[in-house]
Amino acid sequence: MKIATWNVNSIRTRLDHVVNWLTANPVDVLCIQETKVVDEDFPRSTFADLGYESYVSGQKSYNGVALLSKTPLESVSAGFSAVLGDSVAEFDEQKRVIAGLLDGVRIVNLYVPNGAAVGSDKYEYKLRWLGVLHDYLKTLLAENPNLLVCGDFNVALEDRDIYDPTGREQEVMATDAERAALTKAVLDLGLSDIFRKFNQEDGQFSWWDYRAAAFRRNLGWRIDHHYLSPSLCDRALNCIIDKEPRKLEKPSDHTPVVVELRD
DNA sequence: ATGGCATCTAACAGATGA
Repeated sequence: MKIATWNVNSIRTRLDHVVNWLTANPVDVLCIQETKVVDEDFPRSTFADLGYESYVSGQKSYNGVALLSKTPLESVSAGFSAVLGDSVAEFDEQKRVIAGLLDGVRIVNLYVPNGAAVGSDKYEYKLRWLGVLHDYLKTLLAENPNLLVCGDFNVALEDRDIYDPTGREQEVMATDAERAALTKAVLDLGLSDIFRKFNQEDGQFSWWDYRAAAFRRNLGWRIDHHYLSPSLCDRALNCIIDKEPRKLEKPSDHTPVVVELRD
């Protein structure tokens, strides 16, 4: 089973890239972030022609997540409140969470808030959002030990995940508070950043700023991850960052990350 | 570089992203 995560930065603008990539890389499930489109305008028929069923949770202009699956998914749910109840409904106003079940594997697709600037209201919201994520994943894990959590986390866990960690404590995505919140939400539940099972090198990134020729100079960050529960870690065969789509004309600023599980 | 680049809505600029 192959599962990919990709922040496409608008599914409508990136439709040709995604179609071409899926044709060349027919993964079982593609987890998409930043679709930036309401559900009724998601290009379902285009993906249906490729043999993929679409499951979407979108909104106008911002955010939005989707699952594309060759095999119909079971138990698809959007948002935190589907699992945790109405007490967390305020965190579902922005569409950032969708999950489904495939062959006994619970797949969670996340678009973690960016956080804008350290100390801003959006930064505080990001930290609170990660707190809710902890409760959400803990509940899911209690229901099913086969848990895969992927997406755009907007946090670089370690200095080697940033091209230049100088001054990182002042930069959103790299502060100790964000790292601690993500660690508590995900790693402390026993999930592992599976990319690091296979690759210990620095300079391995999944996002590059559009500005300053960052991609050409490999000035990037590794902020798109797959976190696997222990039972799935044992089944992981590889985890690859595919930089090819980032080389195209008018690319997303993120590129796909693919994990393969033994069946 | 309080910038740089890209996306969206819906203006002919502003908000957001990371």
